[in-house]
Amino acid sequence: MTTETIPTVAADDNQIITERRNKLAAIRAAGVAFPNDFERKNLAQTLHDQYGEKTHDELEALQIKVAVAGRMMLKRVMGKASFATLQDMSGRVQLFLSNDGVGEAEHTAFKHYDLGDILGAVGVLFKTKTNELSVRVSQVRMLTKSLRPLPEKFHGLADQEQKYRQRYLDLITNQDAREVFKKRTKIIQAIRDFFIRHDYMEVETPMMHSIPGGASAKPFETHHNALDMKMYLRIAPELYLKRLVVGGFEKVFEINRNFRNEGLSTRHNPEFTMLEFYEAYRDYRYLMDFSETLIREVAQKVLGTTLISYQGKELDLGKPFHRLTMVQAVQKYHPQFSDAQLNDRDFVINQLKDLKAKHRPTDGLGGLQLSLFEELAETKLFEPTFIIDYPVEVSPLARSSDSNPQITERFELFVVGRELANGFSELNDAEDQAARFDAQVLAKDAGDEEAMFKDNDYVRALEYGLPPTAGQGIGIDRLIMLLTDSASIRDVILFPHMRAE
RNA sequence: GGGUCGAUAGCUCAGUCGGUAGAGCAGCGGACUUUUAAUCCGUUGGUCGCGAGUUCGAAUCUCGCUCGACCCA
Repeated sequence: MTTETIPTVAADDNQIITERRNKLAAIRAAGVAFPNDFERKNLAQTLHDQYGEKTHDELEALQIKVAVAGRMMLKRVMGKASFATLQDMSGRVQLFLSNDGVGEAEHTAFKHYDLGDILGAVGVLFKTKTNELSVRVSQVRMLTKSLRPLPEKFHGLADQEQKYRQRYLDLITNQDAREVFKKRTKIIQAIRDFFIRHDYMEVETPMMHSIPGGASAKPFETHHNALDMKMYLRIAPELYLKRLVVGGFEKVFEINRNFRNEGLSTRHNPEFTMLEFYEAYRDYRYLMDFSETLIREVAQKVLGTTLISYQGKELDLGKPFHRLTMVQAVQKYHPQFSDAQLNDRDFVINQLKDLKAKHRPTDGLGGLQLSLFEELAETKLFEPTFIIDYPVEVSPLARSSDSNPQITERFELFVVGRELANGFSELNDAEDQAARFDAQVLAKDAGDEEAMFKDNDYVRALEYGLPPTAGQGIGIDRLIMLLTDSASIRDVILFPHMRAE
């Protein structure tokens, strides 16, 4: 910055902000208003960890000098002495200031500091008479003047919209929000560790695709100016990851963003984080065992237990996950239906009509069973359940079953009534894949906006030979919702998508 | 897209039957040298989301719009 103009105090509609701007102007007039030479040497939590158990007398004998910095969250002024609570990335620590300690002039200046100001303080550790570890301050400095008042100190930020739009305020004031996002980071770290330990290679594949593929979803479109071509934000990394398996990277994974041009809900954000992994010489049965282990280990590592509570209901991720076909899942909650009935096209169609459920009457039996499953069972699957044997018509990238060509070696995992993962033995028959793509193109031409495009290079890759491979995607945001007991996906995404203000 | 609920001081919230706006926190002034959401006294601060309508009079009733939460599609 080369400007030397001193900003003037701006007129503001809020008297509190005006007052703070005036204070800042006075600080500017007195010298450097935004000093960056304060050396923070200690974190609040580290001090509690190291010295929290020491007695008053032990600390007096040790005379431990500390330099802490952070945002002032609470302030209690009592004439010739004051207390303040400083918050840093690790936690909080109390400051004690007095005329004796910092001098009358500095203490008087401190009395006009505001909640939200960022301070640096040096001093000596001691215990108050209520046995709280505190810093007896010998010097306190304003490092950053805060111009806007914080949300009310006791209730914090309550307005849901403001929590999402101004996440920084949510994080400043709300311990629970901070904990959720710290856990998010730990969960992703634990997943990464798990795959690396199992000899997987982490890769990055394109976010911008010329042919969107790997899932049935509407893509976001954009345009590449220099090449003058339409591009799409990816809806899934699947086809690129399998190209890598063709290339000989036999165990790969990617944790990254997908983009889907769909509505918003408590379970959907237009950009969301997906884990996808592929392993050669494995099948979908191996994947189910593997993902059970993964989820169990992540819970154990991050939460210290596999016993979790979600929205008031208990759940043990340590127990074996259920495995059911769609028909079995429907029967679990509606035992009045017989196998014969659920395998009768007309019967299933009539049930769907009675339920006023969306379905395509042109679908095969499998597609209709899927619609019935979604209507009658999906949201009831609270305990982890793999639903297996998905119909081939809705699984254009999955290997069909050798015993029944109408179904695929595919599963989806449901927990707390929500889809969490999708995996299958990969279709590695290039000619079959080409035919499945062609069927998708026909569906797209017939108006199915979510049908897939044909990716000729992907077919070409398969023609070189994809080993028998199993692959899976896990919705990371939903997994984090599960492990942090969050009701909405917006509560686990730092900056969820919102309408423009 | 449909339904329900919500939007009042910087924040958290009251606001009766339609009668001209309230509290706590924060701020400002004062008291106070071990407080813990400090306390006590005094005090400033409002486009009642936006726009129409009804009415002598609207935060309040009606309609439309914007934004959000939840449910449904």
